[in-house]
Amino acid sequence: MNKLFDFKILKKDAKTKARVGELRTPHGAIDTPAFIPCGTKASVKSLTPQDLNEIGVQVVLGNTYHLHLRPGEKIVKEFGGLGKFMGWNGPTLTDSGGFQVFSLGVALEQGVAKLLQENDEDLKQKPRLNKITEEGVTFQSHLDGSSHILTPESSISIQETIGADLIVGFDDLESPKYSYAETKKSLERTNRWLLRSKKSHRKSDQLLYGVTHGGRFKDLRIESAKFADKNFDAIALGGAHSSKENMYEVVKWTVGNTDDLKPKHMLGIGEVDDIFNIVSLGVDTFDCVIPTRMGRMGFVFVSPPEGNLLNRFRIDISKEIFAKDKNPLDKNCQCLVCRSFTRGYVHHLFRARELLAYRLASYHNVYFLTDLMKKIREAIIDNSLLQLRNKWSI
RNA sequence: GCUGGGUUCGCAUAGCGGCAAUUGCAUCUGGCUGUAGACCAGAUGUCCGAAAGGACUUCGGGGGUUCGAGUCCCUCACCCAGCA
Repeated sequence: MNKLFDFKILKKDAKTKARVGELRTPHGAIDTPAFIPCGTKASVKSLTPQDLNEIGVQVVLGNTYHLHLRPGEKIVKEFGGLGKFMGWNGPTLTDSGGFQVFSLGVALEQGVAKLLQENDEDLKQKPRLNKITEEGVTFQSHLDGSSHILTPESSISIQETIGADLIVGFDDLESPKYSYAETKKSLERTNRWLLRSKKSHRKSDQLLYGVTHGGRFKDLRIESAKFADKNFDAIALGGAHSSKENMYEVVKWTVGNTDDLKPKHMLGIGEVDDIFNIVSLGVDTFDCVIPTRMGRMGFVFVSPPEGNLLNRFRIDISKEIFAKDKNPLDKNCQCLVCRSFTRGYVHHLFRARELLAYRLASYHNVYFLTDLMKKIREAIIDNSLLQLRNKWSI
């Protein structure tokens, strides 16, 4: 890791592999474990940077594929890079477009998400919008149908132009339904692409994460972890899983085969139980669309005892039962929304499709996860992580 | 009073002899983990069934024509428009 970046572990939990750390970047330091909200198109949907500051967000994620299509990385650069463009002073992270290799490809084709759910009926299968070759991936733009090629080299070049502090190597995300042979083939392609990503990465003010893959298979996951550890200063855990249990095992295999001192990022995971489990296994940062997407769909997070594993710590505020509810969204939450508005009001906003509905729910949900991370950091320092985790394990 | 138009499942609509009946909204139920997502899928006359499916009752009221009527005819009620 060059001198513009530094990752320090400040405190290790006594009973788990959780740690409190500090990841220093050119745009400021990040206290870890941290939650990173997704601002795919240079906007954390419905929230301003001022909101994010109020909430305590430390770092924001943007997306290479989306920003390349619109407005184009050159425009972002003209405004001074992703942070300046969106009016955000803190650190930023861009995903490589690797997820869109999956979400606009095999995910459509097979009607799957990256985490297979038990008793899950498959989604509707649709034609894929991209085509994968050894060179890279040709996308048919979901905006206008035009054709765009993303390769490891172009993904890195675009990310360098966008100018986030933390960037990710270009990867091929496997389907959770792939056989062992298919998964192995995909992992090998990812590894070749990661080496090409590394080779083309020139800028020293960006920290490049290597991504681990290997689906649900132990030996592939270990191979992937060792490969990423050998070639990169920072590790992003990616890929598909057959279940939550499998995902936690995968994290264990991966963390166990990478350098403890390197920062570890969990790509695209953010349910409460996942965060507790994966922090406890030694992962430092998480990004996820859940708080903003769920927020827009009318789900707001609630803490124990109302929130629990069964309801996945959320209620559907648009349901009739909340129409006359004068409580805040979450009784234990100190966010601006919970201090100012009732459930009944937010319920009304969703029924009326008022724009404020999406904003209030997103604000609360991002606050909820950001605050949970803060509590987790404090608990690790106090040696009380297990007690905190037990409170959230009902 | 005359002439014309209309009355369909909460609201709004389609339907022009084979219909438990179109579509939109609304409502309900599911789903969403590196954002093709302010979205998507299903349900919404009643009853039986896990389902396939079956039974019953429906298109303002009444009557008629027809194997068969939301659809055609007569009549009544109400609404709208134009003319008195």
